[in-house]
Amino acid sequence: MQEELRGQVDGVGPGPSPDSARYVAGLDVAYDGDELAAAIVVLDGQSLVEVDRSIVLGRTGFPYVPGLFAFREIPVLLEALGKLSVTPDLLVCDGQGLAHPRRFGLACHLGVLTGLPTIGVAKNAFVGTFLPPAAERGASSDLVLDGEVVGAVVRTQKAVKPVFVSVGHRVDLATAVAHTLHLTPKYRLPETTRAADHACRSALTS
DNA sequence: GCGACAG
DNA sequence: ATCTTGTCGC
Repeated sequence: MQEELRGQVDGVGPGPSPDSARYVAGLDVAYDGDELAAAIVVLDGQSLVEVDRSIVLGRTGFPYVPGLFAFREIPVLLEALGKLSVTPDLLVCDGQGLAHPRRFGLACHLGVLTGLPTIGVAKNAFVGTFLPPAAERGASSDLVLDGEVVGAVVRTQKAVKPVFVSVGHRVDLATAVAHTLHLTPKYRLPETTRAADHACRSALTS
């Protein structure tokens, strides 16, 4: 399925610029055994103030298998997307986009299924090789797989572990990196990801 | 064959 | 992803 759908990915974009994106959404899922809670939090692209959110409780329907991660989270994320009252201009996914063994990680998959612009911002590398970016915030290096640049290793805070940014759908890599830096004025991870993480975690506890 | 492996 | 213990810093 991934090898078939990847042909529909638009990795050129260029996609909305950080200053033109009205609504930017963060998506995340928390687990407790086979119970799960998905959250999508939409922030105003300029003020980064929350404007909408959607929470869905459910049960795991697919195990975590490296390379097939999307099949675990996509069903519940699509359900949560359907409950939003606004349409995001960009989805910031917690995981990889093109930086995937078959070039079709969660961000690409969600982008193709929804038609919305998406990027992947992961906490860890999954595939590819890279040199550590300089210690300054904003520094970055190429993430290379089979001689091809599949993502960027981006330092979002000085001397802090970098994040792994890759194209999802309808956004180019440079724009994806620009969004990542725009969304990390203070912390390592995007405010969108942080907001969604907190939201699904508290929803699971409740 | 062995190790590594987004979340 | 989740869990646990300790440490650092605002």
